[in-house]
Amino acid sequence: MADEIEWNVLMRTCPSRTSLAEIANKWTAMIVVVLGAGPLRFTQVRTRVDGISAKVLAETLRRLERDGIVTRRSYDEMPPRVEYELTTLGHSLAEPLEALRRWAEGNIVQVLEAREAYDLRPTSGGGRDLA
Amino acid sequence: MADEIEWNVLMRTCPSRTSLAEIANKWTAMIVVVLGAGPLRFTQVRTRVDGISAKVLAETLRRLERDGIVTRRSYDEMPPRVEYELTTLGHSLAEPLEALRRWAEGNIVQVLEAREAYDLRPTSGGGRDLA
DNA sequence: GTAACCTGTTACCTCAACGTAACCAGGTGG
DNA sequence: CCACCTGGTTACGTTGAGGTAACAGGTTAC
Repeated sequence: MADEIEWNVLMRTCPSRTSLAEIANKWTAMIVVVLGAGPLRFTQVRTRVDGISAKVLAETLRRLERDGIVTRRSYDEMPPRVEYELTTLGHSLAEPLEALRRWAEGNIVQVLEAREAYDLRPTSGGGRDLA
Repeated sequence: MADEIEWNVLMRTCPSRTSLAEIANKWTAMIVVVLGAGPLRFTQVRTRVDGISAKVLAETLRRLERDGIVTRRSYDEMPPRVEYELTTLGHSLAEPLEALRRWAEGNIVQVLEAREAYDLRPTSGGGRDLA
């Protein structure tokens, strides 16, 4: 058993923490989620992920490609055509990220209500002691 | 059916996107994960989440409290004691975040290998066209 | 000729995130 | 009297993420 290394995201120096920092990110989450439905071209991703800039999209896609999460397939046509697709590894990541997306959409009402209650409470800013 | 609003994180202006941006975050993920095992005091969280500063921890915990994800329970003792605990909503968030943590730790070897392969390939930086 | 198409790249700038260090209350132990 | 405990807060400085805008490049349509 050579690969018995203990990876732990809670450790400052563990490479898995750097990895977590990259995938626990809104742009990564949205890009991987839209690619979960199948391969897309650059502009198609850009259209689906509303508000992302070409710069951030290109950077994020290159990072994901480097990490083995997406593949980049470029066709030598004019105008250019490039397709991005999740790898097997990428699809395994799409599952928890899709769950996160569902959580955000499914619980936003509760979150908004909680915020309202928090902001309205008279003790806001102090005095929330017990006993 | 009064609550048939369509929430969509892919829309720039949707509140659920702001929520996604807050939970798809390394500090949030780690804090929620460690609180998933049960309530903890401020210093206990700080010890478990290696490398987090008191400032960032306090800010993140207050944001999570405001969003209804954690509760803050302060005991009027000396020295002070404050316990943070996941709400039911928080526990439902802990599941996908724990999955993300497991992904990061379980696939870091593959990610590191992919990076190495990407960085070593002769075509690095261009010429990766097909057809 | 020139405008549009697509996938970027680059330069420049801004702002939020984060780290560090000092400091606070207020009671206990030496 | 002084230091120490916890759970922060505040001020200050740095870093990096991200926004904007201009441009490249080659072929097709006007």
